[in-house]
Amino acid sequence: MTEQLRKFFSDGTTDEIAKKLLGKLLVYHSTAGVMSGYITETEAYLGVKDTTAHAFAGKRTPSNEPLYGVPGTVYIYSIHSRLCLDIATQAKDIPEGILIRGIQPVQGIELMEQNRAKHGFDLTNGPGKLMEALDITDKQMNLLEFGDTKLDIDLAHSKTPEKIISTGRIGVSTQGSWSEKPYRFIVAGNPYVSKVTKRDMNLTTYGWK
DNA sequence: CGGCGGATGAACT
DNA sequence: GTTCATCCGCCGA
Repeated sequence: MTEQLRKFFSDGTTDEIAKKLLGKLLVYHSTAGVMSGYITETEAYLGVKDTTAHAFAGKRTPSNEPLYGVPGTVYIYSIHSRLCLDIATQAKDIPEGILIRGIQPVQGIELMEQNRAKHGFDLTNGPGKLMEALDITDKQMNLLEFGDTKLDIDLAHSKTPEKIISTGRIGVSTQGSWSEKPYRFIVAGNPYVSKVTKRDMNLTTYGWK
């Protein structure tokens, strides 16, 4: 991984990094071709003190080991028979991370439509959905770093959100105050975001400047 | 178009 | 056996 990327994933707090990640280009070099999309929705998980995080209270197992890796480590995990994509943030052994929950397709849209057998905003407006669209079906890239595997974050080709909205995180246990903390970040008006209503979509600008 | 419940499988206890 | 950082389709308005 480049020095610039490593710095990106360790400068500032994890919730700040999650916000900065909106609009950056996620790139996947699959054997079938290149697919990419602008990141539209993220969630920050703040490690050992965060009751909703996989590494809460220092929990460490083979599955969540990538969270303990260097900034920019790929963390793929399965949940309800789906896969989700995380990026480890902060220095090695600090188990914080960011879940990528939505992307707006840029390259390889036809490939994604084949992989998902869906089209339109349903293609990539959820963490499990975007993994199916990219056709990532196993955890082989775990512990590798963005830029050193088929996955990359392109900081140069990015868009700037007009407005960022923060909400509570989706699908986490409703017990405890951490579930209500505003650590989910979305590009306001972008249609490739989970649980967004048609009324809230801005189909002219998609929420970018 | 929003709310709700069932499917589903890996990982941990 | 239980627990999920999910998705989809059905149903009612």
